[in-house]
Amino acid sequence: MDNKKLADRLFPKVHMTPEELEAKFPPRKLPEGAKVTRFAPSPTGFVHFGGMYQVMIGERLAHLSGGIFYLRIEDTDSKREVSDAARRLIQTLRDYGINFDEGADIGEDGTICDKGEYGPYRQSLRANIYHVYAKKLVSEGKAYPVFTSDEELEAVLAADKKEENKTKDWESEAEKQRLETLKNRNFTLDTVEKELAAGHKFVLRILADGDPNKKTIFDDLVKGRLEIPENDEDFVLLKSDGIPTYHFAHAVDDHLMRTTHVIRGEEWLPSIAKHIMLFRYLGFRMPKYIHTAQIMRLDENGNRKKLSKRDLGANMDDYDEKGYPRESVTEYLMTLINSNFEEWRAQNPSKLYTEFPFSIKKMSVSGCLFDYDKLMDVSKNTIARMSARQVYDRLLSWTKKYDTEFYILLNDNEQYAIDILSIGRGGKKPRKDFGTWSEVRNNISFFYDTLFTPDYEYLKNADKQTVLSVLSEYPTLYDERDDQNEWFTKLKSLASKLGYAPEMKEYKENPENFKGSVADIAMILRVAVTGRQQSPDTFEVIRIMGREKLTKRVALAQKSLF
RNA sequence: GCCUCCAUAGUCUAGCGGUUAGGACGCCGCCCUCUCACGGCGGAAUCAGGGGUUCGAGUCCCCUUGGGGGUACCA
Repeated sequence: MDNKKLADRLFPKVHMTPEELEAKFPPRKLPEGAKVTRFAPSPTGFVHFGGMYQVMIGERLAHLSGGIFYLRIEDTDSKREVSDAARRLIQTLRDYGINFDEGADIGEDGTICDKGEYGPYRQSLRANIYHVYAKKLVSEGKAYPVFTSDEELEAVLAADKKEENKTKDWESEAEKQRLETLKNRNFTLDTVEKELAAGHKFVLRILADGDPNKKTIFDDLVKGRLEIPENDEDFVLLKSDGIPTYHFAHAVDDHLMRTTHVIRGEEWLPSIAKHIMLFRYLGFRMPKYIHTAQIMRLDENGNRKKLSKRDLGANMDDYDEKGYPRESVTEYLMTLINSNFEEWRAQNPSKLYTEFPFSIKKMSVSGCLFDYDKLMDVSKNTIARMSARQVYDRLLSWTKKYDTEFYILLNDNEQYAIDILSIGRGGKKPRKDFGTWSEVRNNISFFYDTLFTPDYEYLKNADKQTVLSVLSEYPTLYDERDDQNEWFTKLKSLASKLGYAPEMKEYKENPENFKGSVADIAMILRVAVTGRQQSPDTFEVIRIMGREKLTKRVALAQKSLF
């Protein structure tokens, strides 16, 4: 068999040589140790939490080392492609502030374009490049065509469909046999000519020379040293439409784009033997690999399952709608990626996460469970670290999108809103009232008359005479010039006058001497003013509301008693 | 079935041959306190099981078990 001739027959239109491609995409001129990483999603949906996990790793690795982080769209499967998915993917990544140095991008006109010298960055646009290497492999006898008639092709596609329906059963020997017959290493140039002349399509398969009884050593940067059996499967390089499979595209692209570190999910681990073989056949040096553990969820039987598309928390676009600040999610991601991040964060509350000394060594080997409680905690801390101004701005843009009524209130009186959001903010131990923007409304609604839905149950159940006395006397007692101490002293004296203990200690020691304590008096005031039994410091609340609103609220409470 | 990865409390983890097994989230209690939040203190809860190796094992090796992933002309 003349492989050279076969290659020419199979790829008559390919005239470029691998050497020319090498010259066109030369090794990058980067400082020693600079890493080139990439995010390479297929445009079949939204950015997944697990994908984002990989994005963060790739981005940090590249930019911490002075390297390049690029975006490649792996659109080799037209059947599964979702229209507009690529654009939305890019937009989501932008929303999260992820900075790509090169790769697919959204242009001025809203369509996808390429940015950078190592493109095209969409695999569907790289067919001619793959074919150069396909031809080379054929001419060296390392790959061969397998022709399928239309009927056979149909059978294959039907089998595919069956698999999609999850009736996959690999114990079926017949199924295996059927696939076996589809590949045929023994053929002549004549038969190839005949098939081509008949217009039959072919897939290009690799001619595997591996022995599965032998093991290859593979060093993964997080998983460590692995032993995997050599590949003996003549896997498909080029599908019948001439588009490469993942394996082939991976080898060609990551070589030509000069990727130094491949970060991908551990579902690729079993394919490593294939990739080792491919890189060897092609004469490429292998990049380093980081196979990341998957993010899991619990199924109804209590088993862990990969967090998949439909699961809560999977879609990176959903967090905004739920009100999580984007940086809360990235912070949470960082805590999952490097376990010492939290400690660092505690010591460096005002630094950007990009200043964190991220390390591959600190990455987890096993898959973790997505934990909403933890995300909420991280988010509360994240918001607590913001200034009132920041919180206001962020809240404003969030409500503009999701809660117009609240937005108008916030927007109408900016200073009032900032004053409210300033309560307990700043200092060493800030309040952690909200983890999401969506919680804010309910939390501070009592400050706004139109949102005020008081619950006076407490007042109705308390000693009526006391309540009336507090409500009628307090407004005359109040002086906006008082500081917190003076304010509280006045409250204590009122308590005392009404037969309530001014000091908690006093009350606790001799409860029988009093009708109650200053706490009861304070609660009456709180409920009257806020319409609820739980609120931030009443002094602060009244100070921000001002005398006018105080008077109104007290009057409203009084009215409710009759 | 075969291949492969993983295994410290409910969750995320520290540990890298000698530790009272450390921290965070969640949970419970107490304190602080005008309530809540914050904070402080304390508590319940962990080395999957079994064999080795070693003076000594959470840590190294093997087996078992459990769980994940893969086994496509999908990525």
